[in-house]
Amino acid sequence: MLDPRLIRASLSDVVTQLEKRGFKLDSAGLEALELKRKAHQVETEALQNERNNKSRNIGKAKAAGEDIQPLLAEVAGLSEKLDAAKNALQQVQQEMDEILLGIPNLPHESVPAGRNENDNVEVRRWGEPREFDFKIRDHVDLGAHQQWMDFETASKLTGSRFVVLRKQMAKLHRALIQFMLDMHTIEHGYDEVYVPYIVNRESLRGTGQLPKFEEDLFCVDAEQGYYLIPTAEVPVTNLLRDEIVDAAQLPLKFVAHTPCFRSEAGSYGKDTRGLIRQHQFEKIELVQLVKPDDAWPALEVLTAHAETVLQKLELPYRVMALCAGDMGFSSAKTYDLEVWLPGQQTYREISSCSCFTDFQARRMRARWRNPDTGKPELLNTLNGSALAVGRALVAVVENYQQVDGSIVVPKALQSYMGGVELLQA
RNA sequence: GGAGAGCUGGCUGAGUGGUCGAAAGCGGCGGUCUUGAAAACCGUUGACUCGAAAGGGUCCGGGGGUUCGAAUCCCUCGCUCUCCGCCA
Repeated sequence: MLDPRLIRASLSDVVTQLEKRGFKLDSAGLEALELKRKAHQVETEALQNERNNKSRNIGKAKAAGEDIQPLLAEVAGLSEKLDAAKNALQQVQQEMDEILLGIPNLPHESVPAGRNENDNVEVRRWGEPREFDFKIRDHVDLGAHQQWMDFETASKLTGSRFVVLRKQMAKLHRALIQFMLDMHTIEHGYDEVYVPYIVNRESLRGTGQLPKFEEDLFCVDAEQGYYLIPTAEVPVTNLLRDEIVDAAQLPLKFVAHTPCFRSEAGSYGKDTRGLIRQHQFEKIELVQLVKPDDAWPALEVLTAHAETVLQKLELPYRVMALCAGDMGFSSAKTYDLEVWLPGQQTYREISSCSCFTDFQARRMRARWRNPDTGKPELLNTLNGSALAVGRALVAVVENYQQVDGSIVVPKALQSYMGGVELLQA
């Protein structure tokens, strides 16, 4: 959520910045609503003040043993007026909230202009795509061996966009998880957390998935408002919802391994082959909660932490700065890491690292006590995948394939594979 | 699943219809004393929101109700704890 005071104070500026990401804000409607809100609020509070005073006087008169009948007559009809004013105010406020919760974050000034992924800007590149002297196979073909990746059985168990991993492939998948968790906890100083995979609506509103993107989620209990998490970002960031932390505790750095569940509504026919776009996948997520002044440097560092995983796995990648039109709803700036996939002869997204400024923190009321002012102030939140495990598995399998279909285990993973150096075809 | 007890400020905890945003203690902050520190003593210390300010309003788990007036009474939902049952 944007700061309502910022919207009030510099509406035209906000409108311009939102246009950069292709969002049209109805400023006239908002201004009109704001005037209504103000009028109703002033009226309501004046009536409340009157009621409070008169009721207090009744109490005093009663205590003094005076006749309170005349005073009671005075307040007659007041409560109806107050109720009416309250209702009017509530209605306007609800309308207002609906609009405010639907406004995306303002893009940072360094975010490139543009409307879609074609306008994203490459920031840097690491590693050289390997030259193959044989016909390259993609991960689906390579995974067919010994049913390493078994999509048919998964579709029997559930439906499309699921997979069963078997034998060494299942173990390689697990090795990737352990490797990434160890790296971030031991080398990058993140605190490992284990969190619920089902969250309530408040949490989803906090990070920005609700109310606008409900169709992307799997609801497991509509009555309770329980949803499967689409990313660990939701439970982990919401750890600080409604909290005020000491400055000395900052920055907070969390890493979590969780499955992620996405309905992929609206992506019918897209990436239907293989492991790229599944309803269920594993992800290692980095989350940071920092002082506002530290947010932008933190985004660079967090992105570098994600990059380290690819470097240790010796997988070629590039870093893309997303253009304003391609960024997620809550993000002020996003870097995507794209890994080279020989099977597709292209770079594909494997990580997304974002700074949300105070956008999520305001929705969550996640705050810190600023020693300079002594007052609670909003935190800034960041997160990034480091990495998406399924896609990392795809990248390893395709980049490390041999002519006979066997897969070399990257050096960094060998100790996690019990010393195995090759998945034998 | 059954029975019971709770939910109050950063924490512990008092408060059963009126000047209660709320005692007290702890913690925090400032000061006195001290070479410095500790102890002791004194003072201070909730959040949100409207307003240029003066000053208002809201918040005692969430929502609703009764009342001129609710932390306090009623309903409902959520959560926590204890005991019993079941269980990875």
